[in-house]
Amino acid sequence: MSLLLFLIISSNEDTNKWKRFHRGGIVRQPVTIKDVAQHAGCGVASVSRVLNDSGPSSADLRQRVIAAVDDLGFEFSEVGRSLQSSTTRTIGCVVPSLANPVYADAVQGAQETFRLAGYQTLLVCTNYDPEIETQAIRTLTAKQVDGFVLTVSDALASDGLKSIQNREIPHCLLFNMAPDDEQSWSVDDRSAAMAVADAFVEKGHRHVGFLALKFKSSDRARQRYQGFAEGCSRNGLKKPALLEIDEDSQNLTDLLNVFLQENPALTGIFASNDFLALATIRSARSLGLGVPEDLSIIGFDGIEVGTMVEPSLATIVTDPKMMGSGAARTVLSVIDGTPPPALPDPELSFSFRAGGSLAPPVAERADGEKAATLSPSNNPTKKNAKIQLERSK
Amino acid sequence: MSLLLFLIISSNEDTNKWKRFHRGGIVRQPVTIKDVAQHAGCGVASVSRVLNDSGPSSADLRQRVIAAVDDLGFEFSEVGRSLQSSTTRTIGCVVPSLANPVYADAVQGAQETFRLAGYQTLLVCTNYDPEIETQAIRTLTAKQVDGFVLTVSDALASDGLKSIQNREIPHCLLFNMAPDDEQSWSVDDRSAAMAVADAFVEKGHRHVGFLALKFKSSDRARQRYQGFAEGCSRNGLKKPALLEIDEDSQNLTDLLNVFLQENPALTGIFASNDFLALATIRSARSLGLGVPEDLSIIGFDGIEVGTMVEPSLATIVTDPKMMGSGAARTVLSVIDGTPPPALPDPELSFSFRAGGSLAPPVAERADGEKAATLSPSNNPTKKNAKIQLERSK
DNA sequence: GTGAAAGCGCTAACAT
DNA sequence: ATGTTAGCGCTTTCAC
Repeated sequence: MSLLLFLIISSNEDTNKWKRFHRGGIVRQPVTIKDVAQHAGCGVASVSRVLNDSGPSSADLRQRVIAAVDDLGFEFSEVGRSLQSSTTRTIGCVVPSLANPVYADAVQGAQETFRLAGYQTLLVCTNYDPEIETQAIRTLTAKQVDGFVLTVSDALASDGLKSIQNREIPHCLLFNMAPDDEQSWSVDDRSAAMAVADAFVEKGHRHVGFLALKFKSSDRARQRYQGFAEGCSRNGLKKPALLEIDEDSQNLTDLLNVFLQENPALTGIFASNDFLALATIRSARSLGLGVPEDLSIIGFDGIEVGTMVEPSLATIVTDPKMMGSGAARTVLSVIDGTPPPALPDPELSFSFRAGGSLAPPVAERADGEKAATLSPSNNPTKKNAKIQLERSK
Repeated sequence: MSLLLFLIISSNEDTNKWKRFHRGGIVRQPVTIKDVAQHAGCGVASVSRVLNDSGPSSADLRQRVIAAVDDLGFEFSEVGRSLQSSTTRTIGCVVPSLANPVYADAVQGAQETFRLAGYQTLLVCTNYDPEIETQAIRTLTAKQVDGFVLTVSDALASDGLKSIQNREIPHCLLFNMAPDDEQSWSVDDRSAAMAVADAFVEKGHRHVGFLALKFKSSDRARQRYQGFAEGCSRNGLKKPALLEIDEDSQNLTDLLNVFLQENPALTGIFASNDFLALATIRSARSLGLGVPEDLSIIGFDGIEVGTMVEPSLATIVTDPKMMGSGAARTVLSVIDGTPPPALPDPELSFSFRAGGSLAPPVAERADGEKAATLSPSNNPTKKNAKIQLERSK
């Protein structure tokens, strides 16, 4: 009898409310501004006014509202607010990958800047896939993000970017050279690549090559190649040999071997990023080539670990975190209608860092016959032999 | 006259609508379901039914709605939907930092899994700051995220985590050992650290130390120390010496120097992550110590670059991407009320990778006097001297 | 098969 | 100073 009574009583209001918030066996935060108003014995507008300090209110009212709030543990629903204000305080951030520390740092910089300004960051990694890129931008747009920071695969051809432009959503590119009147925070890839060419020439190299991963899907790599080629030509070198890799660099060693055979005069390689440069060093070694004696390597990005390896990696140093943060500030300025932050001088957006991986060529590199005929595994260099020993001990 | 007419006409409805969407000089997507309904000459409910395939509709109606939709370029507002459905299809993801590739990879894995399931990821990096952590969780909760994946600084004491538990929001920990009945994807830090102790012992080391960054704010580091200590004790070694670093490792060399002087018998160091291990190798070298001859180093995480350095880094290999993806799947299963994915066997959540940085101790390490009296800069080892030369050339 | 209307949580205009 | 109400974009009864 009493059980029945309980059921009747509890079913008139409470359970209805609860039920609505049950999903997957989970009960969600059910207390709304209306509950607070009721609890405080006032209208919802008063609660809003008190909590947002957006209008007059008596001390007494404030008291009651505050009390009700922490009585009930109330917190505003941003969803309700967003609908009302058509502002979400959320920014879409689209980058190719976080595996590359350049993007990871940039994202962290942007996220930090946005957070400080009261914005949250909605992150998408596209894996260099233009389709995912487009889809992500569509979804983020539907979520009504207030702005975008993005690295697109092709700034001139990106459908997603176009739709952002059409809708005139505040945005800023990152690591994409800006087409037309687009805003962008980016390394001046061409100038930097030219500096690499200069560095090679200064050491006395005459035959150099360019090595890129995802050449097709990365306009950065293409810009770098262009700049490198121009830098070479300026210095009277012929066009650099180009080796592009599509897949993950498992078979880099083999590809490199073929590449070096095809270009026997090569004494220096510019890799389009530091990871690739490091991998190239490793591959060169397992082909029996010394770095830098037989082959000099220059990377790009300036990731920290480049200073930890032996020999240290010669590279272009950039500041991805600053780039991310800058792009964020640009977006915020567009949103607020305030003047945009000054872009860093393109010429100062990078610097060359010398390193042990770059040295004068000892002589014309002996062509690849040695490396070609021997497979790395059963023909370790002396160094490798030592490691093998240590490992098997 | 015609101009006036134009003004009058355009001001009656359109401009009102436009105005509402102007912010910072920007006009936002104004077309709503109501516009579509009007354009198609039907009620909003019909539009909703057609587009969501959530009820009956005549072929004719469908036709008109579709036409209207791509006539107007309509897209649903997720905000409206969220308010109505109290579901946002958004997940909060909280990690300490993206500078550490372990988290970057994990985030990417989680984000990918969520994206495939139709969820977006709201990312926050806390910089290991518990206050930011708490604040972030509060904000994300207000944004009504449907779930959380998080690495907290202290799983037992995190206010943010508590509030998530109270509100019963679906969530899964990442890289935190699960307290009580919490779900968590994590490396078994203690077992892994014990394996490190075993590896040292196997090579004949008798005196080893533990090196950690942010020991206080990382329960991971503490777990690893605990396990390492236990592993040592099991093998009859005395408690490992502990060196904790708070700041960024600029002065690691000096700290290491002091540490080694205080523990002259030390022949091996277990660093709580690979970056730290790499930095330690560098510091040891600039103190004139050979790795592994004078000092063996073992890292933790198994980041790729550890295989690229010379000597390669002995370390515990983990699979952060899989961890992130697993945590994501766990959250999704809670949301959907489906059975959770099987956790990987804790014992198999890591593996030991041998490397050149670990070798038998040549002898009791000569104590620090050499290193102590000489500052690294003016007393480079031969190797360093060579680099210096190359750099200044 | 279709439309009108209520209501999700909130803010702002408008009463009082 | 404070309460009432309309409406943000959407889904979902509930009539017809």
